[in-house]
Amino acid sequence: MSVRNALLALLEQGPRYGYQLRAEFEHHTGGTWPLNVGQVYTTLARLERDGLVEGRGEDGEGHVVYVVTDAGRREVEDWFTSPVPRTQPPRDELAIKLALAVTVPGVDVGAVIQQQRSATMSALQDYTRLKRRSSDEPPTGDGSAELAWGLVLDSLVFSAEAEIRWLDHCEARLRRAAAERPAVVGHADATLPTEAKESRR
Amino acid sequence: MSVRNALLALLEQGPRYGYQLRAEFEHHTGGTWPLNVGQVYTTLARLERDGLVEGRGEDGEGHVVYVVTDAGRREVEDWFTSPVPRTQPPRDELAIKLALAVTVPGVDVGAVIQQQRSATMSALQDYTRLKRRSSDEPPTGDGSAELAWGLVLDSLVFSAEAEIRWLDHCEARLRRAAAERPAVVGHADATLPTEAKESRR
DNA sequence: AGCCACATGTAACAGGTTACATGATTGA
DNA sequence: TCAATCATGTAACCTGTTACATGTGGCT
Repeated sequence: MSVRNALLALLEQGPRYGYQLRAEFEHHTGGTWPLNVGQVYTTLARLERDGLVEGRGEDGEGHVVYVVTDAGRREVEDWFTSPVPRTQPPRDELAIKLALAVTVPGVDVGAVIQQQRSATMSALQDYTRLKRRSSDEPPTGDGSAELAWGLVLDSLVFSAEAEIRWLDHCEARLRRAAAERPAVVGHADATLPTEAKESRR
Repeated sequence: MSVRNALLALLEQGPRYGYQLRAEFEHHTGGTWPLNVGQVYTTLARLERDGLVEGRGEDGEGHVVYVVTDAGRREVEDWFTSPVPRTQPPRDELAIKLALAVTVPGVDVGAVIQQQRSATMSALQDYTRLKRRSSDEPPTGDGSAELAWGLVLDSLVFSAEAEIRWLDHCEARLRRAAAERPAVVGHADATLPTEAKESRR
């Protein structure tokens, strides 16, 4: 849904054509989430199918230009005036992974946590390096795109930090659990599954 | 990919059938991410297509039971021994939304932030309420499922807190930007787009 | 008899992603 | 001339999700 809404929002600023939309999207997000050109066109086709945009050929230079319809404008407004739903949060792969790692025997949970933390920390370094680099460049236009991509970068930093904090928290909790019920953590007698134990239900 | 890997990991503990897999998945994650039964079967079919599991009929009670293959075991190990990639982080809808909100004229960015913060804070309250409730229940089995879902819940809490912190940070940064370049924030002369200004490329 | 939970599926579709085909223009 | 970029698309595929059909067994 992100791409769809983003393209719609960009189109509300005025008529755009496909290639241009990709460039603007990546400019706003600083290339954080590269957007395949093909997806722009498929998404535009779906937006047109749903009556949210209209495609017009020729903008003077032969570009296939799209304009947003009234329904599309309503959609954008809905998007901006309603919060991103947290009622059913998107499945967090890392959380699922750890949740299963503590249950499946033969998995070294500590190692999973450590490797993830180091990966996330190196990502964090990349982010701060990018931040330093981007603060040097002079703004183009009114600078709102630079502001936008600065915020995106901050969001990545914040969530990476939260992930690291959570990993630390998991480690501590697992140590406590290991002290109380040593069977759960990866012991020598709990390696290699292959065999079912009990189905528990 | 989350569901696929999760089912595979569950199957490594021993043969399981579809309905059972859903129950275990939801038990581990405390119903945080409800899993449609149909998806279990489609996913199992795809896993079998890829040679990661094998379906055997009849486990004594007429259940269609699946077992993991060698290739499947390798896949699970790969999953647990490699970090969740942050090189291309999943598109964050909220970040994209704010990034566009600061650019598209006529959008009250402050309002977007406020509404999101209140939504996230109420989600946070739900989480803490769930935490209190779950700490009362006695553990079933070895308690690893309760541990797992406690960790999942913590992960939701951590990321929600990070989101709120980020929103505060955005507000502060926008205020600073408004002081320097008043044109960016929602002014009276910047309402209702309809017209293209410049394409900036 | 009616209802519910268990259990197995299928069909259709969504959005996202990649790979590919095609052509125009531009600059080395 | 050759390569790169701009530009528009299409086909195929992925996972995820919903809705639906179908049947069994147990409980009231």
